[in-house]
Amino acid sequence: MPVERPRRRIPEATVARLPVYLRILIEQANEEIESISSDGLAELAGVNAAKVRKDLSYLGSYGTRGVGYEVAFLVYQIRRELGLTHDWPVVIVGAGNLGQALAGYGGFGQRGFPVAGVVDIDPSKVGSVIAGVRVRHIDDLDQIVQTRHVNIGVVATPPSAAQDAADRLTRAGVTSILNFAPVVLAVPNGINVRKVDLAVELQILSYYEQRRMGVGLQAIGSSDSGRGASA
Amino acid sequence: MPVERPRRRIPEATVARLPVYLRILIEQANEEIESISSDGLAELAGVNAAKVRKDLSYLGSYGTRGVGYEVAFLVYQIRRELGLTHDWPVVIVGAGNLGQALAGYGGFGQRGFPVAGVVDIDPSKVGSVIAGVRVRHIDDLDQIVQTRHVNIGVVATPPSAAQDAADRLTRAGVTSILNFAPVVLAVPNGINVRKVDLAVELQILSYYEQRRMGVGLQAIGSSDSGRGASA
DNA sequence: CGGACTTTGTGAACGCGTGCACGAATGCCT
DNA sequence: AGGCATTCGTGCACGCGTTCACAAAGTCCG
Repeated sequence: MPVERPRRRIPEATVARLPVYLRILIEQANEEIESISSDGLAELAGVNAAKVRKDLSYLGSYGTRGVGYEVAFLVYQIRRELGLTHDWPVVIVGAGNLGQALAGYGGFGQRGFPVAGVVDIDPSKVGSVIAGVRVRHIDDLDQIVQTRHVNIGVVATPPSAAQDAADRLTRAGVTSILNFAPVVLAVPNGINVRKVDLAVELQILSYYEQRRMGVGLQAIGSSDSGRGASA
Repeated sequence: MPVERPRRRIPEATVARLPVYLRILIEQANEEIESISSDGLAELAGVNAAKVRKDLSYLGSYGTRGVGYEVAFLVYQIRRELGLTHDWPVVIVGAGNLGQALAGYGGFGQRGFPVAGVVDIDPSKVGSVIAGVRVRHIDDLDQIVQTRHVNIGVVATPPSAAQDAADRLTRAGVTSILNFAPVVLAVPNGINVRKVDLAVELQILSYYEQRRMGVGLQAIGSSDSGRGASA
């Protein structure tokens, strides 16, 4: 029998919102606020209150009717569900513009994702130090992944090198990849890939901008296409 | 009557995939490939062939049965639909780690989103040059937005400054915002906000990693949760 | 101690997106 | 010219996620 029971499966959409709740709850905790209602949390997260309740219900029934949720306890539960009770070291492939920015972005380590290493294939980049981390050659990837028990890899290479980076990562034993290169990665079954494509995001915005023009200024975002708070 | 008829509304999920198709099609065009089937495009995009056909059908019936789609023509149509027939200059707020990386990331300008300006509130950063763009003070935001006809703003500030940045952007007349700060922005109706939160992405990966452990190595990504190619 | 009020938890309806399956259209080969 | 193979376009059913609405459960106050 499992040490921690698996609970019911949590919908992907909910999993994507839990980190947002978590961040807000931590902020609330820092301001000495001890309890919060689904309504309050919904407002801060820019979503519907019913959605908040349903999302949280997947974790279990941890609210108190008539009162709300105890902030600290909820923080603990979400952390546990997201697997944030311990750190997840990440390795960054690509020490270019983006790789450097990611390594230097303090938010990673603070939030439980310390940078276990930065690697690059270009020997001229190897050895330089970025935000306290020395850049190593990509051939050291296996060693870094194994000694530091890395499960998560970040692809921050140029597009042409992204697939090779992903191949090396999976071969080294990484099972989750965060891909910043504008490329569709082919990976073996069981490997989890998430994509962050800046150009795609801008092009989506472009679509709605263009539409706004063409059709004559009717409010497009007024129906709140699922993102952003309403005030 | 509108110069370009609005067509039917395109589902958000489709809008998010069109940029991916576009990138792939451009690559194909560069390799002198003149036509492509929905199956071929689907494989390269890592999605279902039926989905490709349905997505493209929102643009109109531009395929030839028994043959496929003419790559160049499809590129043109998607570009038009996404509003990429002309450039969309963007202004970046925040010249820190991330702001610099974004400004230096060539992919922006190449894909039709030239950096019209980078601004920061910190006088000590003003005047420095990043990737050929001089950092200006945030008080110049209005002037940049107006003279360069900027519709899209990028928030690359620390969390505490993000809401202020968004306020200034909307006040200056920007109607779309790409937000990199881990904050839920409150914006007026009609303003389109898209969020890119690195920590959230990692936490989502963490969830599935943790699950993988707890439940005993049953293949989690095997059902292909909608991302990544199947090889 | 009881009644009014607040807020959670969830069943049920709805809507959207996905994927299947098949008719329609086109090209190719004999 | 006719038949066959290929591929698009789309109606339809299914499943997931969102939202509503309300009973259950708890608090607060007189």
